[in-house]
Amino acid sequence: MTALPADFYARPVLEVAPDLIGCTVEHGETAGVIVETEAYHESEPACHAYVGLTARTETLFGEPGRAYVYRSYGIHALLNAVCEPVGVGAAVLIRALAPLTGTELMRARRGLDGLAGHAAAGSGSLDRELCSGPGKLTQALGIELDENGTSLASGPVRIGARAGEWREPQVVAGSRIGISRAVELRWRFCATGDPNVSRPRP
DNA sequence: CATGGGATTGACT
DNA sequence: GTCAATCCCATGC
Repeated sequence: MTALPADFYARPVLEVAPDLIGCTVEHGETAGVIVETEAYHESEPACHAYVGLTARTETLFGEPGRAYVYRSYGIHALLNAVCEPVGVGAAVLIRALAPLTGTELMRARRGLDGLAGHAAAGSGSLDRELCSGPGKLTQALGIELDENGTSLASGPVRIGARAGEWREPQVVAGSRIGISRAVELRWRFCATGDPNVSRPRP
């Protein structure tokens, strides 16, 4: 896998977010293709960086091309790619993946291994429960809070360029999910028709 | 120092 | 459709 260089992320977050659709996320023995992202920028109130530089947002304002991982609702770890130059708080939330490798391990981490007995007809439909949400994919890949701030080019979590069938994905924009402010911005990007995109589908 | 609110998910009515 | 689980940290006293 060819990891994306830091300058890929040192651009406007609204360019990076759709460009990440079709790229590959890899962590240990598990990997998947990004099929859904959302952009966040310090200029709008849904972004954590809106409040300015704090202990929580330090990573967001730091070097582009690093992972911003935080805990949501006390339960889930959410994975973001930090964008734009140092000093600008912006990131792309990785919301869903198409599972690529290590699906057995993903099933085990997600607590779905017991259902594999449905096998023949069911394995394909089970796969779409593995990474079809921002909290689900970090659980499936085993990404934890201590990976906050690590490099997406050379760290434990790596993002690679588009390849093969994902060279020219069709991308559709929609409204971001699960936020209460700046809901009018259509800063959510999904691979058209992919079954791993979380609900509601645009 | 106490409080409240999430960039969610899964279970239940 | 509703609702609780559960932790980090920003904010306010």
